[in-house]
Amino acid sequence: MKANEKRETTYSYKIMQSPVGRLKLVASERGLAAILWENDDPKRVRLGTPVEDKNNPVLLETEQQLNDYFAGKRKKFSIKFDFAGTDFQKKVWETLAAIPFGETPSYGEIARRIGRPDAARAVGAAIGRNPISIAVPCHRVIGSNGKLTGFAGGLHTKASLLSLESESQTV
Amino acid sequence: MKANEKRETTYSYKIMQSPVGRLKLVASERGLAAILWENDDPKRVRLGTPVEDKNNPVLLETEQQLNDYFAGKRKKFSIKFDFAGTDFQKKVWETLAAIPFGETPSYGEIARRIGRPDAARAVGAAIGRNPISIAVPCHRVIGSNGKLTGFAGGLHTKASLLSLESESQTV
DNA sequence: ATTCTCATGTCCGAAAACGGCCAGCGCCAT
DNA sequence: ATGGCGCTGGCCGTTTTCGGACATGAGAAT
Repeated sequence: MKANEKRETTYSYKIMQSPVGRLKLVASERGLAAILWENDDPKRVRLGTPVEDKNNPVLLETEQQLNDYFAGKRKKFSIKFDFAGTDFQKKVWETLAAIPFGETPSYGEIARRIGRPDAARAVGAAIGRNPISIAVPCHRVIGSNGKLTGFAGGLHTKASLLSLESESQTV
Repeated sequence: MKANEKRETTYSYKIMQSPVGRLKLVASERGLAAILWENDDPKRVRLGTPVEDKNNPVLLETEQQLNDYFAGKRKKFSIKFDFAGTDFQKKVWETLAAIPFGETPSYGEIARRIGRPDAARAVGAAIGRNPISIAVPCHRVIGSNGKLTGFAGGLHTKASLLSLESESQTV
């Protein structure tokens, strides 16, 4: 047990069903902290031990927006995020959040946008730690060669989300 | 900047004069957190960046008891402590707090008291991190050979405190 | 007496490992 | 010539690992 390992924030969570599997929504007092797959790698995102709370307003709102998104009725999320990470990670995640629906930049492109043009690889690592899947659209980032390289929910899910978005867009 | 390095507790502090130099008293909402020398090694005890508050009741009470102590009118402190450390460290510090005025056990003796008879050295390290000097009497712990080995405020201060206590006792 | 060897919990700094990368090259089949 | 494929080397932040250093002391060997 290390001295610095505590994080006094208390987190609430709520499980929801979705077309891409059961999702775990997590919120702090400051906003939405995570959207995870239930069997997500536990050390990809660490938020202590959240307490179940099915009526948390932030979580309810998030659930609603996700449902709209999957129904093709929403292209942009408007929720307050509470990112817990290093400065670099936060910058990457905020840049992710600004990627418009339908756009699919590369990791290197994100690196350029945050002013660290050579940090493509580090960006990849940071994106791999993005706590808020879907709403912070890390699935829109692909390799510079156009290949889908990795995703917490599995590559088929990444493809599925992108497919959903490209269909909605042509409509 | 590491991700886990935050500690949400807010600390107040107050500076006071004493016969052994200027002291910095620090308190949380839960009690007294530290008594430090002003030029204490900053990485010996880390409590973020406390905010000055000269009227904090815990700090005022602490200051009063310290004044009484230096005047020879107090042999035991009664303040609620808020220890921030590992389980091992807390156990050591609580054991320190129970050492009666005038007694000078060895590091090994403390080790025995906490049930880890072979951890004398680890006890030394933990005592070196005792955040609450004087009131938690780490100065009373000496080498098994009777030598004074180390002290945050300097060895001469350690000697000075012990001298004060031995005089008061014989009176 | 002096010197050595352990046993012990925690922290710090350095070094290495580890990724959701990517541009530059050769190769080989169109 | 073109395009696809794979290897290579370098890039970068974070995490993990590891080796010491400590406010020690009992015991054995010298």
